[in-house]
Amino acid sequence: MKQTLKALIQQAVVSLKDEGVLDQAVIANIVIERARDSSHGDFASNLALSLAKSAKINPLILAQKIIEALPDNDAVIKVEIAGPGFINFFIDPNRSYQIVSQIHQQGSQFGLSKVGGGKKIQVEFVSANPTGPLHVGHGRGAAYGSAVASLLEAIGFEVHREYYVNDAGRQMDILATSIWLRYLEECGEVVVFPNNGYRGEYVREIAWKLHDKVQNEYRHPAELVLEDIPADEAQGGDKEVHIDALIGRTKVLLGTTQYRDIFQAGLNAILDDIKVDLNEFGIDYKHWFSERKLMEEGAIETALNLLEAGGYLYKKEGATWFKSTQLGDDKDRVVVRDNGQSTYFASDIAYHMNKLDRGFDQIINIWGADHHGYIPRINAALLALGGDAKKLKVLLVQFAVLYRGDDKVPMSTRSGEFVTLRQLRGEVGKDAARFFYLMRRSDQHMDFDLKLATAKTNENPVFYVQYAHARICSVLRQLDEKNLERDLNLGMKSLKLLTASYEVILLNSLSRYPELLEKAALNYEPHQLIHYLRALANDFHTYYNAHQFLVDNVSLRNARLNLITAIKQVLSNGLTLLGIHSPEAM
RNA sequence: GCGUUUGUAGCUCAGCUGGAUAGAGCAUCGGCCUUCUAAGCCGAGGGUCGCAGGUUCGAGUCCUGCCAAGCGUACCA
Repeated sequence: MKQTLKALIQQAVVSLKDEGVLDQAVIANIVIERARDSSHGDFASNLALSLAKSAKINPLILAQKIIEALPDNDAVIKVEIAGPGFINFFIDPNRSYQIVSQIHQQGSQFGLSKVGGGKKIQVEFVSANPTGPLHVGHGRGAAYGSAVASLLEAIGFEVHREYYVNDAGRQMDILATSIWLRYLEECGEVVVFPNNGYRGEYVREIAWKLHDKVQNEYRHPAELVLEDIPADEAQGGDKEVHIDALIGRTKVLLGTTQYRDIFQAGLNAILDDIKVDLNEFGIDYKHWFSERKLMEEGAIETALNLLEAGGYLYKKEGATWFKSTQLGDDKDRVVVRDNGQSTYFASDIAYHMNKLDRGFDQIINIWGADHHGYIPRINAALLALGGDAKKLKVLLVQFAVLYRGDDKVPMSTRSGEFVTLRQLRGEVGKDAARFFYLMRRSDQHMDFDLKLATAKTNENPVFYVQYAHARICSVLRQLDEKNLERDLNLGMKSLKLLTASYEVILLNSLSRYPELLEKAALNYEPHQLIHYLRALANDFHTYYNAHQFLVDNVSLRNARLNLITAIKQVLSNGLTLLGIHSPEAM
């Protein structure tokens, strides 16, 4: 309908131009909006207002001229000028009934479109280091990333979901060393656990399993392990220097094979856990991209060589630096540390180069908001490598602060005490977790109230939408129990009987779904869909309380049944996209 | 300090990319179950859209300056 009106106005503008009333240009920005107030009709355009200045015509007069030039159309029954010069369109109510049969015909496909044109978009999200279980912060990224991916898919993009596994690099070495130290404790050695080590209970569990498997085979005396190791932070030293020395010692004492064994045991245990966790949260990745593989293929060297060839690298104080300041960054960045190890940033450059090489039309990274300072340097790297930096879009997700009622839930990664995604799912369930995560704009801080998410009362917004769906299912069950016939065709023929104000509102809400979906997807804003679903559920609940559906009048009954099953379909389509279940009964 | 994000009802947040009288949920108060699920519905109260300027037919939305908060500013990831 919007498109139709747009075309009509376009024609009007063209003819006004021919008459010399309007200058050239201007056609591009014709905006049709849904009227907020029904007294303003169904759709409105502010064209006359926006053109008035450049055309040097009073907006009211211009609006009148546009209306006069407007071609006839069956659907438009009235056009009005209102306020300072808005053009309001009133649509033939009979048109609005079409949406019901359209929804029934298209079913789960209703709302999907092809505006994406099959373009390939990669969405990379979560990508937490496999050094521990996912916590609630990752959960928000997971819910958001998967919702964005689903939305883009729904409007016709070819979406590639990817998790970048940091299975190489220093953090993994710290994990392997942490596991070994816990293993040594298990063997009976007394070691001081490093400040920078991974202290979580899961590290001990991996160490126990290792001990069960190899017994004391990997044991070395604690004195030997700690001999000449620089002091840790707690002893007045530098924790980074300390841990790096410990890693080195671990590698020397264990040798390549044994070290690799521990490293791999840790990686496998944690990555498997993450995979199961995300799968249970309703997320399926197409690709778990391994950083180590990237390194083994020499991609980092290749990337650094390219930067070198472009004159973007220099040496300072033993390290290799990238001149990112030349391309918009605040300061230059280290790519190879003075100890010869390449940085995370170097891997990331290689990874993003790889992404571009794979031919995606767009690349979306979903990052924690604390990484926002990282964006300029990645952009700089892409530019330096001659890539199309515009293809990269970074979406930021703010942290969620957990509350239980009024009390803030303490979270501290350092001590290993944090609420995991798995605990959250266990406490509030997948549906509530996803709904709450998606309820707010992703780039806003959010308070996540565990008590509210678990509440089975009207305080809880999750159930509100699901309840609408379940209620409709219940009506259909009642139909059966009362031995009433359902006649779909009769219902469709009788849709004109749906003239109650609540019914008109619902028809309008339903027809908004496809355009809302498109907008939510293109703006990467799943919360818009949540808000829509809440509003639709609200419209339905109001209708439910105001009117009986299973009435004696067969035509009216079937018309209403067709309307509410259309609502059920849209609720279900929307919830499914967000990875939330649509219950038949509650 | 610099960069960046944010500031809307008592609380948590929307606000359709500059439109018409600023909206929800929760909380508070008052109504609605012998009829399809009351996890629901209806109604009421509650606002200097951080402050001050500016841009224009029109500003919560755009620009500038203050004030306040979060994040970033590593040879960590």
